[in-house]
Amino acid sequence: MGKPSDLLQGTLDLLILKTISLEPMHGWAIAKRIQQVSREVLQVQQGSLYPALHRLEQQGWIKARWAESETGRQARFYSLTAAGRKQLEAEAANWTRLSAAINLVVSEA
Amino acid sequence: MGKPSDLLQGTLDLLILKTISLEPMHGWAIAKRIQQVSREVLQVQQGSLYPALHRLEQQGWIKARWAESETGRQARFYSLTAAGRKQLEAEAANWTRLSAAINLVVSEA
DNA sequence: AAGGATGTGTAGACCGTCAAGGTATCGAGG
DNA sequence: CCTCGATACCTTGACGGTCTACACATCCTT
Repeated sequence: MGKPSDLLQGTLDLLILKTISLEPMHGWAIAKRIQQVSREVLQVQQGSLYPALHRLEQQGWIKARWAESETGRQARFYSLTAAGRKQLEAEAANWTRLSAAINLVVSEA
Repeated sequence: MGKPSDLLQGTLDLLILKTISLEPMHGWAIAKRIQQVSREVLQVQQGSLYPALHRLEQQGWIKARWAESETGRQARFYSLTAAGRKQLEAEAANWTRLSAAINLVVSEA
């Protein structure tokens, strides 16, 4: 996994699904958006992003289409499928469950 | 990474360091303790636990000694070193920072 | 005698992430 | 015109933490 300096392993799918659930977006914008919303804490590398997008697409959770970006270029816009919306719910719930569990241990007196 | 079904990748070190910071413990007990405190949510597999313990020991964050367990058997008791205490602080802070950042994204309206 | 709990450990595979690179277009500045 | 930075897509190779599945040993209970 390299060093998980920028990300918690296993949370990237959740972050992507959540981000495009608000609005369909192309890859570059997804990375920028996550970085911005997390106040520069989360950095999504391209070598993580694109494989993740292809993985998610292959599993039927997101779908892509070519369209023109805000700057007038061709870009691949990703949006959630119905299955993707369910997956997002499941992953969000799992995140809540696991992070709460970790907090129990970390804040143990 | 296998399937991160039981754990969030990269948090095991933190969980171990925190657990033995309260009281020196042998491996088996560490796993049981994390499982119990997290209310059965976090399951630490032996194939994850022992490599992690050896890794932490090798980096000088924990040290081990043989002693008798509660059940009268020989077991390796691990305790934090001074460097380990600093590492625990750093990892706890990092966890707080990252999980807060993820929550920002996940709870984005 | 057998099985379960305790306790330590390894082997091999999996797979997400990272660093680093490549390709191409566009606008702005020199 | 040329270059440089930003935008936008993508791949390759390695890393390394976690998992499943074992192996081994002792003790207690049935």
